[in-house]
Amino acid sequence: MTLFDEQNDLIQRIDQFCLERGLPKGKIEFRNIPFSGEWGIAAPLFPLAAADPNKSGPVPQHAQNLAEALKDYLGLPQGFARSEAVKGYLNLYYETSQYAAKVIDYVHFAEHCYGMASLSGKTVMVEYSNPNTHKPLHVGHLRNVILGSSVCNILEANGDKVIRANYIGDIGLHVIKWMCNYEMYHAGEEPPADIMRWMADLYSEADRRFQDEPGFEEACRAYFGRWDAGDKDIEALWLKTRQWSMDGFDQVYALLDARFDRIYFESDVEESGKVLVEKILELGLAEDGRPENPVIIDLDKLLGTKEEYRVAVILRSDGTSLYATKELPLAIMKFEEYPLDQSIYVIDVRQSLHMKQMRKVLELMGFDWADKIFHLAYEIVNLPGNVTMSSRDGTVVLLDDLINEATERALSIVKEKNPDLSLETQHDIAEMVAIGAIKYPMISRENTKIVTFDWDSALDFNGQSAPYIQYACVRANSILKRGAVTDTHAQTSFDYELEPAEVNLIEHISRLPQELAKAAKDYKPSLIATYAYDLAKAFNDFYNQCPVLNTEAKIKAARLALTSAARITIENSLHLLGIKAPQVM
RNA sequence: GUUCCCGUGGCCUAAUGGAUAAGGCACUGGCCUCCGAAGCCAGUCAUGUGGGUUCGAUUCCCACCGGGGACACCA
Repeated sequence: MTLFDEQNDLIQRIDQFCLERGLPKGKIEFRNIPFSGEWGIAAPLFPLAAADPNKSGPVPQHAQNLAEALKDYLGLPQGFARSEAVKGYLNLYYETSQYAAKVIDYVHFAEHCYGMASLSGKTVMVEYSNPNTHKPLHVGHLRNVILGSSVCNILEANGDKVIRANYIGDIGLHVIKWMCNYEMYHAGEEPPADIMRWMADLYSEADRRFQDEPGFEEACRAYFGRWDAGDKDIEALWLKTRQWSMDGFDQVYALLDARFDRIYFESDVEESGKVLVEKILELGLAEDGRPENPVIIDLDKLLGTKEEYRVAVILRSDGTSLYATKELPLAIMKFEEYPLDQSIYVIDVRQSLHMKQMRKVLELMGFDWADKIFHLAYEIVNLPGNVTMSSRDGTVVLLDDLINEATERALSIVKEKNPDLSLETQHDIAEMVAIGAIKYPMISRENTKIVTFDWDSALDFNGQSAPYIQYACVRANSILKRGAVTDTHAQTSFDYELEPAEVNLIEHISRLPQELAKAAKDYKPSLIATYAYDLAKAFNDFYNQCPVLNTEAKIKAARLALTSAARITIENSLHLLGIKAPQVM
């Protein structure tokens, strides 16, 4: 049971029409008719007119002629109330009541699966988040997590088997600094409930000492030497503190509704990376400049390109590993562990060249799956005045602070509007609203556009925002509670003249499957974000113009069903974005 | 120097090459004895410049202007 069967039938009959007239097939595609109120699909005849070997006169006029001929040829297809040929388009208007019932019944049949596609058989890994342990998360990390987890939701809903992967930076100078500071000034301390906050505070303390405090840098260096020599005490501390960090991340992931199936640690691939470098040298791809110079792969020289792939540095001159050293074995490990049809990396746009180099190196090494690697690049989050977030300059907004502030603000509104609810419920609702409000601006714009963070708009719960969409849900829910709807699986009958707002809402509801398919194809949660808002707006229009409870019985029944279908569809859309829909707010 | 991304009302954003370029914020004025005003209604204002492809360009191509990023031992 699907929604748009009649389009396939139509296309077949149109092909027949083309065949009979010696016209090329496949030039006709249907789209929604723009200005709603009346509801239907439209096909522009221009491509067919342009391709007609027998055309005479200008294309627009010929398109109009063809539209009229096609209209007569098709007659009035099943399920449509009327057809017209206008301005070179063939417009087919649905038999509204009949189609409305079909959509609404289908939504109730599918419920939380409405909009989702059947299994594709594809296995896709999405690597995202990729935080460094011992360091705080800031608003820049937020975009990655939200984009990544939303893409996962969308691909999964579209039928792919999705493996959510997280690559954790658990080694490096930042870890040494943190542990050295901990041993010198906080030995024996245990993290409190708010682990992230505590880890972050200690990190900035360590960072400050590293900059300002005489002797601390030297202490770190000595500490690093011990670490390098395999000091067991340091290793034990490292494992313990790393886990604290991971626990802190998990708290944030739980709040953001992000999860992972496979965790990779940087420390896991460091040694295999060095081994791999030797293999690349044996293959004759790399040049060994040690001890003076690093090990490099001169891709432009190998490929005969010019300033395109540049030079990839894969091992430091002192033999220690680099980013690229570890990325290569990790990429291989992924394909060894899973039968991947695609390996997606959600990483910011500044790493585009590195990703391009890595793909090419793997290809040169003979891995035929190299072309299955896809860099899902997104732009960074800036501060007003085009200020890049940098912990060194103190220009970061910590995720913790943002979530706390937003939740507090939402809580005061919830308390005002729902004074009778328990404190716990009020807090849960405030959290759903706050997290939604924070997430929405991060996914509602194109991946390639810079997000400028400012507190005012981040904490604005009005206008095009998650709370607006959630509010539509709450209103629908409120009506359904009062309407005492029990059997949503009953057949709906729209046996009356539908208001334009109703038609518009049903039209929006019917669009979720195609919106999801598009979002999955292009990895664009922003399409769903826009759609969810438009849908909520359509519901609000309906809400304002069409009384549900205070109207005659048959209209009431239909509108209750419509309200219920709208709620399901809004909830499903929000779910794709990782935003929760509260019952009340 | 090479290369990638961005340029739409005062600000932020939307629009598989298709019909009258769609919203939000801000501003002004209305709407709670009527399903929840985190809402609704009304009003002013826009595709950087110049070419090209096309029946048709915000969308594709070229050049330029403006902003940002990347380009050998950070990740």
